[in-house]
Amino acid sequence: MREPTYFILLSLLGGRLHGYGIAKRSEELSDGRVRLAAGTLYGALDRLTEQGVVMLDGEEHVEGRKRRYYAITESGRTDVMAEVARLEASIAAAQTVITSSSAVTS
Amino acid sequence: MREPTYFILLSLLGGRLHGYGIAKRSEELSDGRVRLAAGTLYGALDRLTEQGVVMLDGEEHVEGRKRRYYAITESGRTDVMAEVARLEASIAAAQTVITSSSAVTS
DNA sequence: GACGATATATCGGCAGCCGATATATTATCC
DNA sequence: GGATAATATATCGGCTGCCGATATATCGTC
Repeated sequence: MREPTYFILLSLLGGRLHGYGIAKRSEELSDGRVRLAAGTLYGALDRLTEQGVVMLDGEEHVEGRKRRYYAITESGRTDVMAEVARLEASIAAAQTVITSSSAVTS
Repeated sequence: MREPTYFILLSLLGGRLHGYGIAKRSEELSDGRVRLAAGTLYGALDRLTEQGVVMLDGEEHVEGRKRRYYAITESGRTDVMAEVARLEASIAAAQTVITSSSAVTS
């Protein structure tokens, strides 16, 4: 799973959001690092919907603007959790290498 | 940075290795999860060499088989460390969401 | 009227990974 | 002797996913 997708799912863990809301939430969660490009965001939402990772959860019109809400599915929850575990394993691998190599190298 | 690239650099943090050795080391570091496909491995090594992230560090012939050794550069070290920090930030973001949403949702 | 924020949609290009295929040597098993 | 697996590298085509650009539309601010 790539970072943009990861933050989209992470954003939805807190409850349903519309596309633009997801982008804002992702930026917030990443301290401004992850800024989802439009093509990335809407492309990902279509893809993830088709995969059953997220689902469309209502459309609204607020102040003349259309909003499409999305919610994460159970399958999606499982996926993010697996991804978190993978990230943790990746960090653990780094710690293994760094501790042992710094002892040898220096 | 994608996972295969990450594990290639991680493998080299412990010292120079040849391509196949990198693949074995990555598998080891990831408890068997990351198994670098040949196309990924040698493609990445060429790319990373061109980018100055790794460098060719000698060729040997051991028991009739050619071995091309690679070493990580300072630039490469900086990159992996930045990547570790990014992974940590991603996990921190997940923790933020999970703790607050589980308090709200339940 | 111009600009920025809100909001979605689409398209073309690019990077990186993957599977398949190829080649060559050595060791093991039948 | 022949098949298979491990060691070791190389290349190619296809796919996925991201990104920048472009487009459209509304609202508020300057």
